[in-house]
Amino acid sequence: MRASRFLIATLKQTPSDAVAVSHQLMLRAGMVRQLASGLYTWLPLGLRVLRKVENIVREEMDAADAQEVLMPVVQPAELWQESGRWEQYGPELLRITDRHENPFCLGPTHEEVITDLIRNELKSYKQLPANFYQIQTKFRDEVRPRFGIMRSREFTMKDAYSFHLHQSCLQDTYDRMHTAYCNIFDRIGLDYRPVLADTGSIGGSSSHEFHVLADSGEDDIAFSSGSDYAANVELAEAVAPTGERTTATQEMAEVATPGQHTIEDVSNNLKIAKSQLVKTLIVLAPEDEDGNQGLVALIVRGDHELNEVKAEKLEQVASPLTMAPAERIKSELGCGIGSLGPVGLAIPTFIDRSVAHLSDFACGANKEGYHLTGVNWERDLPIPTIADLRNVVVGDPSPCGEGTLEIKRGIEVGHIFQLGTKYSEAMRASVLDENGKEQVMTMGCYGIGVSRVVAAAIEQNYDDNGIIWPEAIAPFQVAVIPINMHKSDAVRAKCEELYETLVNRGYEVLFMDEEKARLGVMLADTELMGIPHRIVVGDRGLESGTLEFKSRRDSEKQDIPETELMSFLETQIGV
RNA sequence: CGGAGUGUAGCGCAGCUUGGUAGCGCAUCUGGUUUGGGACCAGAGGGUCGGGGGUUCGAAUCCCUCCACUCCGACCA
Repeated sequence: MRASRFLIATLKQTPSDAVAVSHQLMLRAGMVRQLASGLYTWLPLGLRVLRKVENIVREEMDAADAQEVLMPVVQPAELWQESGRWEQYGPELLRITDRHENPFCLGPTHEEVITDLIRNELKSYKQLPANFYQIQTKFRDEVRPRFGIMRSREFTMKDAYSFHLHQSCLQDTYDRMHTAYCNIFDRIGLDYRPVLADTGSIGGSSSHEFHVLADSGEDDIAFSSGSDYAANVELAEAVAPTGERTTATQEMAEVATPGQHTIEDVSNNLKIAKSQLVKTLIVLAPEDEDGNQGLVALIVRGDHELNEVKAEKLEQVASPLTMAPAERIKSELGCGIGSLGPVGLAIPTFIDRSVAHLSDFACGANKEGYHLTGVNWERDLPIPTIADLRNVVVGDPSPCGEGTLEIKRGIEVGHIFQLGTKYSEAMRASVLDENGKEQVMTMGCYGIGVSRVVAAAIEQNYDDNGIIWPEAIAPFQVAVIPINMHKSDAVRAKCEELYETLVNRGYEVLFMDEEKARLGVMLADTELMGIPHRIVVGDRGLESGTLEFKSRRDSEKQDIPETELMSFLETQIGV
């Protein structure tokens, strides 16, 4: 590609409304432009990258025996009513009406459409398993689009749906998809981790998210230092402390703690470590037959945080998790939130495993302005129900039994999970089995945020000068940069020859052929755009028969004899 | 949806307090001089000052209202 024929839309200044690195660099490099909140146009440069990601995804999906289809973005409400999601889905589902006043929506996902298709097309168990995928635009009317391409409203996703007669068959396909996803992210060249994820309300036996590691990620991922174990912090199990609880040495005593309502205050004033304090959180129970919600106490150690996902899974706790209003706590428990504790608390109570292991601990006295010290389970109060309630922290033992946990930030770029029969049952998607009996199929579903992968790749690979593309998804492999081409016929001739040779050899080349373009500008632009390799052609080098080569990741440039250039490039780039 | 903020040339911004007919840098175009890391000189084009309404002789500026966008939070496969 000649730069004179290609839209190079680089910006020197960073647009003021871009915060995320990938957003800034995608705008500055001329990859995308914003049309409206959460809506982006892909410019030629950006589209080349997007297509590369798509192609890798497509090749690996095909290799895993998935079949490509393409479903409409606009979907009839009817199907969503059939699955029950027309009511379940909130305003994130953009609903529209056509000229005949018929309701439709813009598809945020395609379970309904694929299930409708498959129930009509598949009739026999002999056609199973089957796995269909598409690379298609999705629309989710996000409450708050942000970080540019990372969380936009319209985005490109690869979604696949598999159909099976038995769980074991689903598991096989699930495992194949897991492998395919690893192949995809390996090929793209990202530092990623498959992590155990929350299966959410859909249920199913297992679910993995694929996270690209980057400080700007929105999720916390816990890893074991001793094995491959990785899990979303939402899900990572906080294992019970080992060993016996130490025996009590203190008598329970009430101490005045006027005005001290936080763990911080109480710890400082009583000179007690936060890990010897407990915090008592009051949440709402699920509604009873009369629609009333009781109170439930959840207790974690002072240095720990409540894990909301774990708490919601308790059947005695309302989902979504709702903290009890301060007035109710005051009137029903007799004190403010800063003075609560488990001793004499007359509501259902759950304590974290690490709390159960404490002895001689301190807590609120359920009396305004007082705390208790030297509290011990079974002596001063019966031990409540023990549960895993907290977020894991760095240094916790890994649930896999080996090593300790580290925590890093991740960007979710893929998610695979086993749907079971949620859709196939609601929409009656079945086939005949060996006995001629109708069987509802069980389903799996597998997504990759294709456009998000592009942004995530940047979040993980950039420097002060711009993007540093992984080789496999770079918009171009090599930039050819002439110096004073308009003045030097030798430079012009060499560049033209080089360009032609490289293209013929199958390289993707960006030839910076703009007349009179300044060297500094061309170098800065190609660096900003993240082109992995560049060859600078100048009279000086040509006189000694060399060309200057530099890779985007290298700090040093090197002069390569013209005659050796092609073999040199093969070792550097391949092709 | 709660809180905060911003809308003035393609991008980044000043002007607004104290009303007087719109400016700076970058980018663009023309000419010239330059050219091994984002050049210089001279000139030019480009604006319903987010929209509507009001106050006023006069509104980018003051008032009302609507809209868009961004940030923090809540929410989210």
